[in-house]
Amino acid sequence: MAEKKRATIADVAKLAGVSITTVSRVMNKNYPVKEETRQKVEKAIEELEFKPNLLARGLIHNKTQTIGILTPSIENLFFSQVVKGIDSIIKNKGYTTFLCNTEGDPQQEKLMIGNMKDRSVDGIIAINPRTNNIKSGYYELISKQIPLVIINGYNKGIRCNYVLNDGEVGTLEALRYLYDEGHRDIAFLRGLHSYSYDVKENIYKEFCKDNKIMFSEDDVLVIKDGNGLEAVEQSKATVENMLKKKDKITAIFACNDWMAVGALNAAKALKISVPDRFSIIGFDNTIISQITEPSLTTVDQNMTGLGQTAGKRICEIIKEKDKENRKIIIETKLIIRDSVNVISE
Amino acid sequence: MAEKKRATIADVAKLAGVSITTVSRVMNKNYPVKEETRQKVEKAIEELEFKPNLLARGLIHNKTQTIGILTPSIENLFFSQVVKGIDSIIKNKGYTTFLCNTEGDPQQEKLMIGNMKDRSVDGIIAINPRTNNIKSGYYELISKQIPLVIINGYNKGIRCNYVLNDGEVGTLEALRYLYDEGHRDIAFLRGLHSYSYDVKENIYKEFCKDNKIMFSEDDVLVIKDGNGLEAVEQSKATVENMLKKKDKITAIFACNDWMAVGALNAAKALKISVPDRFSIIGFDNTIISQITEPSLTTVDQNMTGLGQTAGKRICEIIKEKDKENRKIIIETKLIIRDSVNVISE
DNA sequence: TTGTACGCGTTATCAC
DNA sequence: GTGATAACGCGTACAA
Repeated sequence: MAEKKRATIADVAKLAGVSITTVSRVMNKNYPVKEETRQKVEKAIEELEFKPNLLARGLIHNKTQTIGILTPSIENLFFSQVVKGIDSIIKNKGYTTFLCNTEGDPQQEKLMIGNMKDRSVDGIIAINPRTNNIKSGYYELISKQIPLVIINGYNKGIRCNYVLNDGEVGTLEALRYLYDEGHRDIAFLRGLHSYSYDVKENIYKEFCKDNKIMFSEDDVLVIKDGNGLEAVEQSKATVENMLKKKDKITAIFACNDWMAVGALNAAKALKISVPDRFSIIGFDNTIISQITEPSLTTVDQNMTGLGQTAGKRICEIIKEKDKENRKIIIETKLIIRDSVNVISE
Repeated sequence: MAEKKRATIADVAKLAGVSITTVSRVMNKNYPVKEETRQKVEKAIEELEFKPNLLARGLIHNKTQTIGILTPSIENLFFSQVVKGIDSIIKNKGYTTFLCNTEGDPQQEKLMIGNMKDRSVDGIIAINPRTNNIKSGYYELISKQIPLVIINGYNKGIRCNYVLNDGEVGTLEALRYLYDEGHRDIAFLRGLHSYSYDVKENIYKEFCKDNKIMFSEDDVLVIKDGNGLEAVEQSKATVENMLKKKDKITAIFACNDWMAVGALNAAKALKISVPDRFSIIGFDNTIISQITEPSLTTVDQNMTGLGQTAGKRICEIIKEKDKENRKIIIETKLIIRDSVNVISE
């Protein structure tokens, strides 16, 4: 019940019989202090359990030892993994993370970034931000005000720091794998708004043309929320609908593992055997892909690496080691499991 | 490149030709201001895109409109769901959330709470904190310094605000279900350190005694990290090991869905059919339980409700509407799916 | 209705 | 080596 008030630097100074300046010096070790006084001060600090008020510090330096992370969904294991990667790097550098959920809403995204700026975070990492906010120049503007790294978002001509998985190569490799196994009627499943979906769709269309695969616009299936848990339900409905109409489709490429799960559930609901009659390939290689039955063939995008790289990068930018913007690409890797079958003509 | 500095209240005052006090009054609407001056000030605010510095404000009030959330893992869909529930409530009240990951480490837990206090958060919600930190009185102490709500943690005699799922009833219902289906040899799978595991284990042991079920200590399987993704691997290894040794076990109760998945994988690895020869029951009702094959029978603990309730509670405490500590229990519900089979004698 | 001046807890600058 | 004192940006008694 004592409800002790938190000690301030002044309390410490009084107890130690020195000035607050000296206390500050002992704490920050930035100026020489006589060993004897140092001891006195340290004792007082310990006794009062003094911890400096970060707000007051922040007010002076405009630094708070905090990094803000923006994610469209914490329900997607992809993001958890990326965040874990970021954390692992910046924790060691004395930063704390400040995680914000946007639900993939572009307005929320801006609002949250405002919140972060208000709280004087030292830097921001935005994971899979909305394409429009990049294109419109919004992020470029922010980037000039505060250190910023964008993970899995990009737009030509927009000057920002990017860390991206190699969605082009990953998608291509997956499609080629399907092709080599004999598939010629491949559908494509994506969410509405994200750079990474756009990249994949472009590759898909190019691939079809290059390989003289016939495809119509309704082979591109689009669900509203790609990142959250809703993706499963929405994908199921969409794919089920497609499977009923177009029975010549033999395979589907889904832009993430949740969507792939939805596709799998659709097939199951229609008693279409996977992979015997319908092949599915996912993206991300979250643990989900190992759990389904059959387990999902998918593209590993090294989520931890993505996070770690972004973590390192933001620290560099904060320390101004590197004022240039950079675009760092992380390699992907096809993980072959059981959801794709050979087609014999 | 203009790198405009953020406007301060003084800039606004100057531009509007008034004192900073007046600007402050316009912003906070706490004192009457002549309509005409108000207009001038509002115009200036808009023009300079002025937003008050929350650090400065926080320094005065010791309030930052921020709520800290502590979670042992963001990889577990259970926590994502709870956090979403919290968010949905407190966003509307003008708070921002500050999510911290402890990896279930008791030291990290304290460290993170320190971080939050340093940043003058207005309140803290701790999800599934380590039992020892509650028992030791640590959380009771924190609770005196700062508004605190504990989700799924509890200890007799420790005065805190709690929001709990009814683990007793949920576990009992699940065990009774297994019993009614004919199971008499039931193993129990838990993680090492958490109140919710302790509750369930107690119920399990009581249940066995009450129903004259023989059980030995090695029917209680314990893995190290219950909350993270590692739980899947660890559970698989542990359960596989058990299944090899004790073939009379016909069912297992797992303390969360990830562990249940691990148990499922173990059975698959040994080509033991689920549920024909081995039944599994999980806990949480995360989406995972719908995805596995067979889908998991599990206990829904209303994760969103848990989060929402905690969100409301923390707001009440902050506003000091209610100085009494309370313990709020959220109901659970058995969800019957396909991972449990009837045993015929 | 408006303005002055001080305080919040720290760090940095300049004296001593 | 050490200590006053002015910042940082805002809110608020108090005075006018």
